[in-house]
Amino acid sequence: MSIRNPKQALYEQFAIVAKALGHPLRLEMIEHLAQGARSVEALAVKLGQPVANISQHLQALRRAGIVSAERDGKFVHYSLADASVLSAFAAVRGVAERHLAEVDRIVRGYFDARDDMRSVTRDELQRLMRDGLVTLIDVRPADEFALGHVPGAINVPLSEIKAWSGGADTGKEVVAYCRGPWCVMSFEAVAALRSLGLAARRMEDGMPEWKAAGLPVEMAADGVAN
Amino acid sequence: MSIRNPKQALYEQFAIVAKALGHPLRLEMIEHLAQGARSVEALAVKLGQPVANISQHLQALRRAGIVSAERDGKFVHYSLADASVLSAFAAVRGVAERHLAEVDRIVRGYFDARDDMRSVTRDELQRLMRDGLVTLIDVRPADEFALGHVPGAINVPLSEIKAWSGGADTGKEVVAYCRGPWCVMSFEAVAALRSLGLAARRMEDGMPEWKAAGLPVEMAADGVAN
DNA sequence: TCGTCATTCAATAGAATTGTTGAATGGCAG
DNA sequence: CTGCCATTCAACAATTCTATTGAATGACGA
Repeated sequence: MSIRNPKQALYEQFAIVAKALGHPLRLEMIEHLAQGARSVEALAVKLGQPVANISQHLQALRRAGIVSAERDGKFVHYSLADASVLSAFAAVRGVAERHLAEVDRIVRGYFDARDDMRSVTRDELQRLMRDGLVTLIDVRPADEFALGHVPGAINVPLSEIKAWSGGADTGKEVVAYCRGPWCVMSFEAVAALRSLGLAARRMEDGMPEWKAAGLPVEMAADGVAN
Repeated sequence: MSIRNPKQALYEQFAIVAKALGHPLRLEMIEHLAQGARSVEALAVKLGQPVANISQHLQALRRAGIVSAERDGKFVHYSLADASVLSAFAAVRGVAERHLAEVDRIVRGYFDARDDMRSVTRDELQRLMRDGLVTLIDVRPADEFALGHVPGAINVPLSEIKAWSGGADTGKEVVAYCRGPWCVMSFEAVAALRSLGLAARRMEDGMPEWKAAGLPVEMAADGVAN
């Protein structure tokens, strides 16, 4: 607890940030906040957690400088402090991908073989879209889609995949994306589409990465979802 | 604990990595391992910690895929798993720098005013070195210097700064670097040199960042320090 | 001013992490 | 085989983290 040694003091500060990232629920909260600002309750509903619990974790993230809060009437909207948070998340993910056999096992176990899941990069997607070779679907819930999506993408939430696929252009490959590189929804969407006989792949990244790369973002008429 | 939900399972894996980074001592261990491989005892001595404690933390880092171990006789040499660990560390540091007022306070409080400490970038240093305008000193202990240093740098451990400054070329500015961007030794070296009347600045990064950037590294004749 | 509602705080029990101690393991030298 | 040494493991108390509960805060609308 002695703060006399500046070296130690600095490491303690860095550790505060890392520790705040060191909880599954908080990571999930970050991924949701990366889609756009959210009130405490909205987040709680999304994650299926008690409000008090979410509030507490939000405080922890705030103390670590990971999220920032903005009061709006009786709501408090939380959002990521800035893009450096996303790169920290990505870097942590990178270490896990590279060195934790468990990550690989989970992916292989739940999402068919990895080879079949070869994903499309952002650059590749832009080329395919320009040439009109693919149908791009955003499988996130409608409210997240409204807050910003890849230009030209159609919003097809996971639950509507089957219904939508009936009217899909079978001549084009379908590319699906959602919240991030490991967001489960796009894996499931691709699996579902394939079982329905359509050619489908994931986009490697999700909306937050797309936005962070400075690529254009299309928004729904209405601005803010609660 | 239920591993049924793949989404949760993935977040848990990512959290393992972040949690492992969430301890000041482990961060310090990482910074030391970034200088080169070390045995358990060597690390323990460097950090002034009991061997068992270091061993335990090394296990934690190993479980998170952050360090890798290699047995050599009765020694076990630990080193960083790969460069992705350094970028994760850097990203966490970035969040802390940007958003934790405490970090700024520590730096200002202990290392004079920030403006006086304006540091030299790697690119700028290379230019200055090419033109012979600066004297570059590596203020790390000799064993770390031996494992790799910036070409042209002179090894002047912190304790020898004063003695060395006596014979220094007063016509050139001195640039000091050590283990990383916030490594305290180079701050102290610069402060000491200035109080002795020499012009001095820090290099922004340390040896690990220099190496990770793919820049040339000079090594001492002897290879491995224990 | 009063009630309502979103959010935060405080308090609790249960779980996980930390540092320390001393014993166990596994390779080396004689 | 035996003793030695680097490292790891096991077990403990102390601390910290977690989720839950219910009460407190602070802003809005009547």
